[in-house]
Amino acid sequence: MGVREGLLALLADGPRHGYDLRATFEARTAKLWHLNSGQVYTTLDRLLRDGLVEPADSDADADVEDAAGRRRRFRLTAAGRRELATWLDAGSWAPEPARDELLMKVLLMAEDPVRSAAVIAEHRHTLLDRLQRLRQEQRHAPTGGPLADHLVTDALVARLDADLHWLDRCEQRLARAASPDPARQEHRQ
Amino acid sequence: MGVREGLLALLADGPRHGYDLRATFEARTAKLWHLNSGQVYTTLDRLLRDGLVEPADSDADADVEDAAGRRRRFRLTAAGRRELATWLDAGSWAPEPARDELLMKVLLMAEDPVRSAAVIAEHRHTLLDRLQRLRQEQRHAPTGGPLADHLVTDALVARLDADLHWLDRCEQRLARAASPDPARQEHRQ
DNA sequence: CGACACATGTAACACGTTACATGATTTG
DNA sequence: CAAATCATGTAACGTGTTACATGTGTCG
Repeated sequence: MGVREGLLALLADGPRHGYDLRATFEARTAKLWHLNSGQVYTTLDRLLRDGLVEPADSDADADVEDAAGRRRRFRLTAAGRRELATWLDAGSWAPEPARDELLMKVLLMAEDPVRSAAVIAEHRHTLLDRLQRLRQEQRHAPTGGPLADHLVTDALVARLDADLHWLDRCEQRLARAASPDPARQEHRQ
Repeated sequence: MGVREGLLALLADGPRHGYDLRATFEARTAKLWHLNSGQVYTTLDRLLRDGLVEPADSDADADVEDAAGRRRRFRLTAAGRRELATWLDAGSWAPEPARDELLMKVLLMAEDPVRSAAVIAEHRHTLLDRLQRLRQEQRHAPTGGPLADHLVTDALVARLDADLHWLDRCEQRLARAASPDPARQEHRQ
């Protein structure tokens, strides 16, 4: 995904202007994704160029006239709404969890037992560390806090947990690959 | 990460040329990441520009002279080696599992109960589907197959599993947020 | 007034991606 | 020879990211 999709998603609630979009974006994502203000406007330009949004000139609302300042508000077009819907569904057939850092590191180092073992050990250590800290947060966080925070924490915990389990499996697989079978241990290039 | 880091990682094993790098890259990553040939060379240029690699003019090896063709081989520089090491360690303090598609979709739609519920349902369905297919692959795959394939499958299964559990928690949280407490159900903006 | 939040924007650069062009070498 | 494979490259486009510039309205 990208800023593009993010802005489309926010605009689904109704017309907004750039400054507002930025603030809302960071609030919704619990600041996991830091948006530079400039990027909002360049992205809005691109969306405008592609006909996914259109300027929402103060229509029905009367009070907007005065207080408007220099705000440029945008709304989704039909095409934009379609694009958003497509994206929301897309996870369905998306075949690419590829760019995962940890996976790539281990894969790329898989031929080198020393380095791969180091990567695994390193990451297990720090992932465990983070997991513990997150679990503490999870316990001490106010139940009534921002929903986004809870969702993010949950997601991170789930991911960390999965990654740690995967690291264990990796170690097994790599160890078995290094000495595949006591039987045919001979010819190795 | 990027192609940049990927190439650095492969070059750690010794000098290689572009065509070779591309093939090795796809082999190591079990084709999860499809590399266009052109990209290899542009990226190599950038690495060269940044002093992370240098041309490996056929040195000691004698046989290279004849068979060389037009191959341009590269090797890591000291700086390149440092960069690689840094990247391999980096997961340690990397604070950004941010760009996760699923997480972002749910977060961005969190205010809209209907849409968020739809996203969750949709994804649960398709993730479950993929998980089953992967588990089948996992069972029927030859034990002696390419290591990369096993590692990738493991990773995907772990991730899918984690995501599914997370979706369950999401649903709970969102439901609770929609009707927070039978007691104070009054003022809602 | 001066500081601060609000609000919009531009320029420059890096990177990923695709499509296409160009030769050399091998092999049927 | 013709076709496939090996091997390198360029051009164009979209996008992400940062740094910086600019102006307005408000409030102590």
